[in-house]
Amino acid sequence: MKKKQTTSKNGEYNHLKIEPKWRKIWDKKKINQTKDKSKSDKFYVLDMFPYPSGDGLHVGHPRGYIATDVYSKYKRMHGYNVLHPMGWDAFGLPAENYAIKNKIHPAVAMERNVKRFKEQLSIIGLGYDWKREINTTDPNYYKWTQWIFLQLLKKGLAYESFEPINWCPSCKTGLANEDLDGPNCERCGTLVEKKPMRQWVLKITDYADRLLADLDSEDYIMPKVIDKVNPHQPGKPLVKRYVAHAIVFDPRNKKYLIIRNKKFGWDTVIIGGIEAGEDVVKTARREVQEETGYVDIEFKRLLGGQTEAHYYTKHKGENRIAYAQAAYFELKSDKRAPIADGEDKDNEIIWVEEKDFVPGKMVNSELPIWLKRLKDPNLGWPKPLLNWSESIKEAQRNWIGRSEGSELWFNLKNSEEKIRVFTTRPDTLFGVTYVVLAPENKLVDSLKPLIKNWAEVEKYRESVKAKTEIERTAVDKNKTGLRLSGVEAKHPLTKEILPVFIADYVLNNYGTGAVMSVPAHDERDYSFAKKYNLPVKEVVVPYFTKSEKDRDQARSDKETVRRTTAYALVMDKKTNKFLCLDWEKFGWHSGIIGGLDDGESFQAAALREIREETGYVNVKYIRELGGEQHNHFFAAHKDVNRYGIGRGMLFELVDDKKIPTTEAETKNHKAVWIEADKMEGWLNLEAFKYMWQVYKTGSECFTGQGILINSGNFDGMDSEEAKKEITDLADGKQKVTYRLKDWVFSRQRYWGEPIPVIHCEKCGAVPVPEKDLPVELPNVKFYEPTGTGESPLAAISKWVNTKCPNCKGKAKRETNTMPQWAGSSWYYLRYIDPKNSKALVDKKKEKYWMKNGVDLYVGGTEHATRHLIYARFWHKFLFDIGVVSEKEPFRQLKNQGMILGSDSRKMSKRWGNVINPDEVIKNVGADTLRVYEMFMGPFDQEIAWSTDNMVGSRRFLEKVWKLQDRVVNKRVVENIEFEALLHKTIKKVTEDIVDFSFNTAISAFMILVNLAEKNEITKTEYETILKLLAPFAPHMTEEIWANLGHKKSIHLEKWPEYDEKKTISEKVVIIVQINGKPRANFEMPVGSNQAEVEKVALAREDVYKWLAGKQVKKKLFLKERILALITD
RNA sequence: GCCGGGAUGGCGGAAUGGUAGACGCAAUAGACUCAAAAUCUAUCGAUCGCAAGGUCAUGAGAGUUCAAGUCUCUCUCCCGGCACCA
Repeated sequence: MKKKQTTSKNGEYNHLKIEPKWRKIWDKKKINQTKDKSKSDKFYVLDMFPYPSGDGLHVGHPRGYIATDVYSKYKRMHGYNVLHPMGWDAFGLPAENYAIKNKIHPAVAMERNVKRFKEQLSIIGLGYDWKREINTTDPNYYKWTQWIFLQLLKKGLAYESFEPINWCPSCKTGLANEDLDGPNCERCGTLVEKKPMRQWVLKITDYADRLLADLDSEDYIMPKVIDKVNPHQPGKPLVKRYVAHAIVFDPRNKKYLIIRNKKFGWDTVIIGGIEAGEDVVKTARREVQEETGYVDIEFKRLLGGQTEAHYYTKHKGENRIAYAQAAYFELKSDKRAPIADGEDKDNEIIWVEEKDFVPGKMVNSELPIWLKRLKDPNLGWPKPLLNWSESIKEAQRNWIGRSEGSELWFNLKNSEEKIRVFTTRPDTLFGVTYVVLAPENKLVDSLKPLIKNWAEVEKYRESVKAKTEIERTAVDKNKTGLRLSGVEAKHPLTKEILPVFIADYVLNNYGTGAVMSVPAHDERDYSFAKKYNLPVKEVVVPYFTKSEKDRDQARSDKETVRRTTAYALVMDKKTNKFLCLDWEKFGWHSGIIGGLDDGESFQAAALREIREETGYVNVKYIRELGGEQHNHFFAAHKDVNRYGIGRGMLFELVDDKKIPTTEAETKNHKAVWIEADKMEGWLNLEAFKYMWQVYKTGSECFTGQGILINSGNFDGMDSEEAKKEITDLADGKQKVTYRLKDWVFSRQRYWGEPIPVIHCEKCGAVPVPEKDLPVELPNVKFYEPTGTGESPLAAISKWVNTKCPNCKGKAKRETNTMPQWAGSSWYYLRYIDPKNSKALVDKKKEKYWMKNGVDLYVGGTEHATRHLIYARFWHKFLFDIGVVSEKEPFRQLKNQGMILGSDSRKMSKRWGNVINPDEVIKNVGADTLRVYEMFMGPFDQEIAWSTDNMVGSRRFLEKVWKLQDRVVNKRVVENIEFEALLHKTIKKVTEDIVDFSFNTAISAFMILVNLAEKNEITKTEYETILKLLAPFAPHMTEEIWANLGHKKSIHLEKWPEYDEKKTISEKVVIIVQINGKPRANFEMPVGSNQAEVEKVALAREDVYKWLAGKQVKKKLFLKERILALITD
């Protein structure tokens, strides 16, 4: 695209002149430097800092940086003290590999790259505070990375391990699980090997539960309901208290529990001070009971905020503010305990409807706000602790992989050893038919004396070891295994003797490395059992109803009536149809269902019902199919919540022979044969569909929930309920297992932080004393990895050989270095206090800047299970040792979508589709680049670059530039239309920036400017537009701002406010819909009522012609929008 | 297989349940120009129609509603996470 010639009285829009000029002035005036302290609220905006690669930036990289820059400038214009820093994550393999190839020290290469990156970032006009620049390879920085490691070591969270780890033969280093892409090295794609070696490991698993739980935690520290206490009692001091409110709702009458004070005549919800050892819910519950006696209340959720304590203010002459949280309960029954003494003397307990919560009448004037919040979680309450996208949270949940289950023991025959197994399905214990150990399980070695086929075992173990990771995790699920002859396990409950196998489908590093196999209810066990001819014992039959949710719903509202019922499904194999009943009188259809007679079995009852209701006699029993079924008929038609606790019995039709049926049985229905997929709308649909499904697939392996059979005393019990009971009976314990593994923290490479440990022959691994930090990375001649499990540092004897800090004897330094993720796990803290040599971060500064964490963090999704997990782990650890004051580092996270090449492939040298921002900026200017990147599509979506499309953004800026010629001091004729649009635009742009919907913000600008260029525009209006646009196009707006005669930078101006009243135009378009179709539209004055609109509408030809000869049956009117007419 | 997110013109994409396609790009015609570029003015989902206007259209199918891209169910496909995880 060529440079355009756009001129105004202030000359052409020459970005080449304007942009560098203003950047220089901004630097000189230090407008981007952040003050450490300020009376204003802080706002911390952070980008994921880059690895400064040798290739420089392409246009995809700055997308997120531009967004944060827009956001920072926007926040600064709101008066916030904004921190928006940048730095370099400069340790890592590429620099090292480059060094090896070109014999240039990585530090030298990095310095060059950083310089280039910085230049590229600055010409985009990104307002970073470069005074706070950090670099992970700076010894003054990594001193603190090492310090954190020492603290982890002190707390036992860093340990040496000799377990086999992932080893990349190409990078010649050990890797953490997070560094893998499936079975391959995430960096170079090489297949990793398992290699036993000494390594440092961080115990991230200790934090697994908290890392998981806080993904779903809610944040109860609430923005305010009110800002200030009204000065009811001027001059009196402000008293603060923490109180709990209880909102009790009776869902049956849709009424709320209220206390009416007889003396003062005011109403209030129940309020009480929080006493020591109590939480909000506890206090609220206690107060409800004390003041009203209601005990059967169910806690639903917390609400909260800061409220004015009117009672105290009005009646006790105190200006009291209450930091309140409200617990919302629902009343389950009218059960009441006696009310505490005296509590009811002054008070009356009443139930009121929501409409009675009117400010003024109620003491709790903020209640309407709470109730609104109760219904709309988006209104802000309660907020998730982490305002992150669901997909990132889900990725972390998957990565952590928590599963709840039980640990059970299987005793062995002829041995004192026990096999410990982990299972998530203890309810299927009665279905265990064999036990399997992982081939590597150490128990196999202990059992050697017992094992008669040891030679074979060894052979099998060898063959498993020889298998590559690919073969073992291959999709083909052909299981192999070997029976340990001579080893037999005893079933903990039935005392049955069970065979024991080793098989490679059992992984040694998950759970206990051993499983109890339940072929009937686990697919892996099932295919293994089939292959080795092991018995399959069914112990759970499914519920008919689709989901647990359906069952609970059916159960919850009405008292449940239970009946024992048999369901019969009769298949005709020849026609693929099955037998149903057509109830002619009632107009509905059902399957064959019948209650059990005394002493009758399910099978017998089903057979009897088939015969009685349809007359068929020759049917063959196939199998049992199901369990409990909510009886829709009774629930829907008789208003009874009835359950058929039943079993489905599958039969096959042998022949058509029928006996006569009795009149009584069949007067209401007749037997019909129906195809399974034609059953829509039938009674018991789910049950019969399910039975049909099972029959069709012939599956014998059922992995869902259901009810227990063949399980001794547990028969008939819900499988979920049975989990705990069976675990208890089998003397097991409930246990939680994680997929997450401890973080392998050693790298056998040069370019990383040295691990600050000294190995002494006498004292073992000794931490380097904190005063000796940093342990600086020495210069080496050769950076090549050794491949021996030592890093190249091992060759520098001068550095390696040292004294033991403990005994002063001979000792050697640890030569492993830290992974690249170390420095980035805490960098956001260092920007706050980058030069501090005494502490990682000053306590006061941390408190100020990290209150509520980093307010906005922006980066790519690729860090979901790596950086973002590690940083959360370290932050929680730093919280535990008192270094930081909040439990999560990044409260709000936004992910930018990647910008692809114009060929929709990832931008890469390999495809030759890389667009360099420097070029773009030279051609069209940084402001155009910024506007285009924000306009091209939703921020979080992947999108292809298009230089053609960029023209639109440039044209838009030129239009804004040319508006300079249309500025008048005062318009002769008022232009209400334009004024309304301007206020709407302020509103829209403001909201869109907050939502990260930059594309629609720009679009709103374009609409406004398209209208402005057809009109005169006042100076004030123009200034408003410029201020709104300043975060997006900082250079151009600054230039025009100066042209308008301003001395102070536009970026230090106040953000424009909109007037809600002015966003409303005088006229609105009313749409007339006739039978749902829009048929006419016309303008009406704002505020027109239905009669006025109808009068105009019915007089119109285009409305009348659709109504001619018809009767208007129904009218609907939506004020200022729609008139809907429905004819017959 | 389990979980999360998607699917709208030629393209990027807009739409608190209320005129689907805002805004931008491309395209077509016209103005300006010797000409081109730039700029300006119009047109721009498909289809029937000279027109007025009608009909059909938001991955497919059903449902709820006066009204569905939006809500509910079923299905297809695409992207992402996990996966022999007991």
